[in-house]
Amino acid sequence: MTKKTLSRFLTGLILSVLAVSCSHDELVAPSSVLKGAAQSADATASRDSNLALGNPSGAVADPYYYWNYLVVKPQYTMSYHRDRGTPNWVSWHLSSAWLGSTPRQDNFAADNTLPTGWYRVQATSYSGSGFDRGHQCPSADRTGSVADNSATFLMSNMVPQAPRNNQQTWAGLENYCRTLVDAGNELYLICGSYGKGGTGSAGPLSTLDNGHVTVPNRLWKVIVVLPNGTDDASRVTTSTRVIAINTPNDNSLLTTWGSYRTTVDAIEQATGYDLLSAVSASVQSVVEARTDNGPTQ
DNA sequence: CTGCGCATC
DNA sequence: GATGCGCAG
Repeated sequence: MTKKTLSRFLTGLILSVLAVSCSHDELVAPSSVLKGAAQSADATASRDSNLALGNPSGAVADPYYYWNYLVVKPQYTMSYHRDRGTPNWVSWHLSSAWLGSTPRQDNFAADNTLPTGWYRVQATSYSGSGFDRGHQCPSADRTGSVADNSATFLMSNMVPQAPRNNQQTWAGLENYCRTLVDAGNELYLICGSYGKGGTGSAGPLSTLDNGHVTVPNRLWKVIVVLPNGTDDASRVTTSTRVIAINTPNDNSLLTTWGSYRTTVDAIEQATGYDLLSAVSASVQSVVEARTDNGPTQ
């Protein structure tokens, strides 16, 4: 390892640690204010850290790490891959505190906050490909303001997703998640994609937009369900419901999301990530090995 | 930007 | 019928 790469590595390590430790200040500070207000009102939902359960890939906010670049927005946190033109994963918090009456903005747009010189995937980049612009953090999870909803329409929050996978299977799961919120829960969600090549409505494809965007082979999602409360990973126990699904990016997908349930361990093995790393190891070992068998609607 | 299709609740 | 996922012109 050269001196330069060593220094890059150390910088990355430090930034990575900062990204996790600082996220508390950056992301929770404003929510603490909201939480204080909410608690005096009804002691229920608040807006918590979008990265409360950990940074799965040790993503770093340094453009040097173009394959694992940390993007922090008020609405979600992600690891972005410059050369795939998609996020590796997106992490966000969902509670009723994020939900309001803002309608879908439908303002798909390039994410101009990406580093200078990087290719920015355009709103029209997926046109004619047979793949949807599939939200990672869904539009309907961020309806508190026009700014919140618009953030979900940035192309950095999209992956090429087979229409049936997106509009039926995933939409069904997203709807179910919001019913959990309506029932008094808050959710910590992380979803992502990996592999190359999917089958959309126009047949198989491995890249689009002249190779600027990789079509992922599989899409996964992990959902941690907690009753409304304070922002603290220690609330996750061995009895906490954790839903993990892993779906092929294929238009022949079944519409029922429940049949794609798997373990967090299996997703970690497939991706190399460390999910729910902020949860104690003893709890992780239990909840990550378990396949959810709860209700699906 | 408007209009449209499709699936779900 | 309303909502939510998109698309094309």
